Amino acid sequence: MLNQGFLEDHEMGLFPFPANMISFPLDSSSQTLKSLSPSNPLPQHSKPEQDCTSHFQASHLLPLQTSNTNYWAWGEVSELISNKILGMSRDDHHLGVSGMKMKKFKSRRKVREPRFCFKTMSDVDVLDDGYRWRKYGQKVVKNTQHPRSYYRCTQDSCRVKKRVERLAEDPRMVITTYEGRHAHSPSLNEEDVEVNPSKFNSFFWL
DNA sequence: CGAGTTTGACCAGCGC
DNA sequence: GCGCTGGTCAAACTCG
Repeated sequence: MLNQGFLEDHEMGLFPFPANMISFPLDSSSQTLKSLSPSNPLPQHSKPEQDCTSHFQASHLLPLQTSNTNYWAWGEVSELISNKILGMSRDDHHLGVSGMKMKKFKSRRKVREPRFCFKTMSDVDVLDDGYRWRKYGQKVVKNTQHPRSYYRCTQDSCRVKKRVERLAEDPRMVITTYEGRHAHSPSLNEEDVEVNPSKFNSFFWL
């Protein structure tokens, strides 16, 4: 597995970030990934609006300086979308938690948490990002031979989810999509820190 | 026995 | 309205 670190953004919160990751934007209209590769990175000073749909905010652009290349990453401002386009509030979403089942399902896809995705070359599907995840579903998506797995953070009151799938064109690449923000610290236990201190050090890697 | 995984069913959204 | 698809649920199952 590749090395990984964490980036912290005032909007996105803390999220894992492989040191040599390749970042690329989410196309919020089709919910698919736009193609972007190391050989075809975004222009250094391009704004998200120029390359993606207007649902992205410039404030979510996170420059990542690697040894010789600049890559960019940003998340989808789903709450903004829901407020401006769908006219739904944060409270509308939370109604689903205790409300009728129909209401819960209705809110399921209308309002999304902030999302962030990246792809890594890895043999294992699930990257060790310091958090504990519980798998709650698996689905074979159209035009891919590899199933997509759905995970939820095991921490109580934490609603962060992630999807893991392999790239159809290159099965060596794992696409991980995080949805939401962790309301807690990574659940690394003392043993982990002792055995693998580098993992803990990378927590503040930037 | 508890925590996590598997898997078929169900539901909402979307395109036609 | 209908069918397809993605996302989620939850019962059954597995594993430590």
